[in-house]
Amino acid sequence: MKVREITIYDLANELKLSTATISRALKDDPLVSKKTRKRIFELAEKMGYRSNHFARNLRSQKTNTIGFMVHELQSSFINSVLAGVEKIATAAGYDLIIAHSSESYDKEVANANNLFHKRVDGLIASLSFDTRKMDHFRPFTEKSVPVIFFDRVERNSDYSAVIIDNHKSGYQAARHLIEQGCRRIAHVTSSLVRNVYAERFSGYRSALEDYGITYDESLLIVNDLSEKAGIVSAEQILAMQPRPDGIFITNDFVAAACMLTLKTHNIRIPEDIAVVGFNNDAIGHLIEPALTTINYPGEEMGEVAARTLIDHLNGSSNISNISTIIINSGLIVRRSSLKKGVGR
Amino acid sequence: MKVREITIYDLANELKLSTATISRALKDDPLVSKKTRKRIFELAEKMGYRSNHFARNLRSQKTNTIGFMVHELQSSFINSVLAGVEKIATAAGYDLIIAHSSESYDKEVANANNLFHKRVDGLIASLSFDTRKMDHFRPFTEKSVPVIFFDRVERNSDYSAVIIDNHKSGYQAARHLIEQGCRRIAHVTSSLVRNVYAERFSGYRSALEDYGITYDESLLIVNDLSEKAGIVSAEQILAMQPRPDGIFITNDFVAAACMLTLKTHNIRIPEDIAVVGFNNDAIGHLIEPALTTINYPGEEMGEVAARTLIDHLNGSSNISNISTIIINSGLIVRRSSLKKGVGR
DNA sequence: CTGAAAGCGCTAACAT
DNA sequence: ATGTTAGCGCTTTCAG
Repeated sequence: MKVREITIYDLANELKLSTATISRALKDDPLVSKKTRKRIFELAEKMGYRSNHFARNLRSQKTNTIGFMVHELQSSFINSVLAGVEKIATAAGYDLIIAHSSESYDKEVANANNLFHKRVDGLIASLSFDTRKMDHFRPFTEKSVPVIFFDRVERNSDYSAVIIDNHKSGYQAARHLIEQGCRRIAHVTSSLVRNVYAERFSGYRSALEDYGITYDESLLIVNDLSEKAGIVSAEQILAMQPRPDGIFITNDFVAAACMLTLKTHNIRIPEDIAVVGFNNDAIGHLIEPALTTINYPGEEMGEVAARTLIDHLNGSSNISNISTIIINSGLIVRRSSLKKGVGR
Repeated sequence: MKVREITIYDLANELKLSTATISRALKDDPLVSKKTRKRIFELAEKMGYRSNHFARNLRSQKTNTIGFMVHELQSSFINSVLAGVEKIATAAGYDLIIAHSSESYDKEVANANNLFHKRVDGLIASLSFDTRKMDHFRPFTEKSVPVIFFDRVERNSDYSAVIIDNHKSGYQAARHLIEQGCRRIAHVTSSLVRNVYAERFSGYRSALEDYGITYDESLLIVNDLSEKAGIVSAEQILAMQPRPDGIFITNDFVAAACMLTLKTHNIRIPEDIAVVGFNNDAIGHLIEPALTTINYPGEEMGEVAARTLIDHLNGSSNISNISTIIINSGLIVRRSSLKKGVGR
């Protein structure tokens, strides 16, 4: 059924050359004369030659593959990171194997093992909600397979990471609300075990403290990042006595669901309750009022992570010198938080 | 730097067995006695053996890889398809190589070549906007590599396809608007070269015809699927004389942007203009009014496409018997279109 | 049930 | 500038 593939032997025979020359020419090795190279390429094209990656990889012990391991694929943030990674990786001739854990630690471990067995040359990963142990990444380090984390990382580890300053971002979000006159600021977030949420939370607390507002634990809502979470949070907030006058939600999508629920209960945003989200998802400026948020440049993060990893694989830099790369983030003010002044 | 890998030779030496036996045992070949197999597995585990996929693939001429080729990755529809494909593929032990063309025909051709050279065992693809020629898929068919299309397909080809009934969906959308009392229904869509948009358009026209409404070409707006397209379309619609009383937009995201723009111009939705979108993106019920739309079950489509492909690769079914699989879709009525009656 | 041995297609040292 | 040659690690006949 399948037609036999053309190999470099066929090309060599046809041109009365050795396979070595063919192999070199195909890699643009300057050792081969321009003329022979041209002949080889022409014949390869004519005969429909396609190189065998498996033979090549088997020989060269490189897979030219990067693993991309995340907690969720259906997230606009993760997708922009993926787009960035894919762009850089493809340009550099690397394939991607994508694995997602659906926020399950066990699946994350299984995925890590799988990618390890598939011998990815490097790994780009973001941890699931409650990953604490990092043992499943040990095999990589033991075999000197570089690993770089982004977004959700384990701060007390030796792995390289690409992140934003979550503490600062949380601080900015809360400070902005305070400056708008909010005094009872609820915080809707996810598992505080995870660095990103923990740090945004601590930024929020720092801001409160700096402005002389006592932290009130009853204003903290921890949930997952589903649409339902947004709705439930809104209901919880509506039930609070006295009612908050501001909310800092660590996810735009959740914020959108939350806002909608509040509005159906006749809460005016931002007049009654001001809202700040996180991520700068497209949804933020399609809802009303437009959502103030923290810009979280996923695509850039992906590009930086991929570039760093590939530079390491090339040998043009060494990842073990790099602890953390912090990408710029920042507050984007829109109408959902503007109790004072005007905005779009 | 890298530690040498354990191979089946190491296992064979250690256990005084041949590599053949090791190889068989590792594949659960019943020819190997339970006892030897157990010893082999234990040692493999103990020594940290991991199989070399390249050697295996080189030998067995199978890559266990499926190509996934799409026009865009940053789309919630495509992502749900991907999620479905990934689920099935992973479960069946296949890797995915993902390539996207950013709606460029040239890039699509390049990606097809690349995936072909990487020797994917099969291909799942959705075409870019203006792909007409299908020559870049010929190499696959020539080598009997199965290809299955979804969503954007070329109807006049022999390739298998997983789609929804776009004509019917377009008809339903338009009919619903008509039933709500709309008489001037604008249609915002994308390149009519592409089957999906062409068929939704023809469905829209059929509905108009069936209800005795003359088709008015000036109500047709063709654009890309960007946020900007939504805004521009809204402006065009506002400029129309007389103004439309309904819009059928073939994409929820574009619809959201369009609605927002209309609203800033004090158009009431649905009272002044009723709106129906397409895709059932999450954004649809987070905006106000909630968007009536066509449910387009991406995840299921991905699952069906992947399963069909893998069944073919297994030999448990033959893809060349399958022309088209049509997945159920249907109208979801929300408030954006309800001129009469009540909805959420 | 197990073993011997050939070879998948390519690369890279070494040789010329 | 080109050729020779020895494997990379595995699977799979064929032979016991």
